Amino acid sequence: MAGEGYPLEQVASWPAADIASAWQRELPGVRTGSIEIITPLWRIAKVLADDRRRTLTELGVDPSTLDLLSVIRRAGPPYELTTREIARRTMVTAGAVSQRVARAEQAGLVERSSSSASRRAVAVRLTEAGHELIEPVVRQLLEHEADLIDSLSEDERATLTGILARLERALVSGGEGFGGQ
Amino acid sequence: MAGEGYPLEQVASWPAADIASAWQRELPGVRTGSIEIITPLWRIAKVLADDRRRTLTELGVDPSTLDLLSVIRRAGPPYELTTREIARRTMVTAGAVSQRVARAEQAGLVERSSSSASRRAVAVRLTEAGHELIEPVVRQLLEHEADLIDSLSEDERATLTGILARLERALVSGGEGFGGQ
DNA sequence: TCTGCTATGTTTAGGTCTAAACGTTTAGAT
DNA sequence: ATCTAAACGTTTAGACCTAAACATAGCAGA
Repeated sequence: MAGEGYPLEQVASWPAADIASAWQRELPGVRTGSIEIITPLWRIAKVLADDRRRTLTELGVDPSTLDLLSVIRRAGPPYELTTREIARRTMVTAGAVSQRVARAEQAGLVERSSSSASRRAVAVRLTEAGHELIEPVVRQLLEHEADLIDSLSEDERATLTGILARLERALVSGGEGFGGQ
Repeated sequence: MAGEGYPLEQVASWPAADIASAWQRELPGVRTGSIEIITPLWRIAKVLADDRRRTLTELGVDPSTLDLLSVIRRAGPPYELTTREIARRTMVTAGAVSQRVARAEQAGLVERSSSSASRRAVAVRLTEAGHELIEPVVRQLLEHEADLIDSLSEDERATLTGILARLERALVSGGEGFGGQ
């Protein structure tokens, strides 16, 4: 089922190169090189995000909840993280984390308890149901997304991985990923 | 001023490679290669989007409005596009376009008129104020974003441009960019 | 001990998006 | 001609996020 793949229905696009040369013509002398990187990067990010939303809908989760559960699960035993730490690692505001945790708690996937470290901190911990939900979802999601980027060759994937890592390091001092599975 | 650059304040990150190997350990045999592409890609997209929002705030526009104005401007004379066409090219729903146009119309940047082509279609056209706003904004934005990706070498930029274009074509049948300047 | 100051989590207000419902216009079929 | 289906734009309901205000808890220094 993960291998089936959606149509990824999208519409006719202008190549980013055309946009760049159009602006080059309108605003002579301006450096338009960023367009051919940033534009496709955003388009790809959006297409992948839309696809993930559809895939997760079929699996009965939403992207924000997956993001929350997986960052806790990835942290390893005892599978709990403070609100602040989750905010840092997922790159969303603490307020958003608070809301996400409230939703997931409502669904019985996580529990809040006072952290052992400090009293003002709140530990968010996976429940049994949370553990049982996330593993198969992540497995299927990873298989599906591996299929999606299979269109690139092995060499291209390796090159892309390297350049993206370099660009990310250059752009951010740090920055823990959101949606990092 | 475009060269100054923000701190791009971000927090400590786990490399995507670590996330991949963590899941590889938890779910042996699953293909985790997509993580090292999709995760940094989303992180970079978010950092760039946040940065653009800040830059545009200083210039007195918001990203959605820039997106709207620039897609019309790029279309060339007579600088008008139907709602549907804008939705296709910017990859947002027709409802969102309707709302964007309403805001921009309120600000005097665009005008609505019935399209010459068909009566049910609505043509959105740049006003004088819209024209005067967008040119300097795009110029400064492009200079700023060119600085941002300057950390990559000339070769890396060219390679990245090529692979991203290939990946985009593979993922979407078409798909006109949003935020495409 | 008291007094700021910082860190943490929550709540709220405001904004934008998507998805769906709706009414209208156009094109095609019979 | 009329009917049906599709396309278009708008509106609305619901979801989620950010930014800011808020309340509490710890910390550092006199």
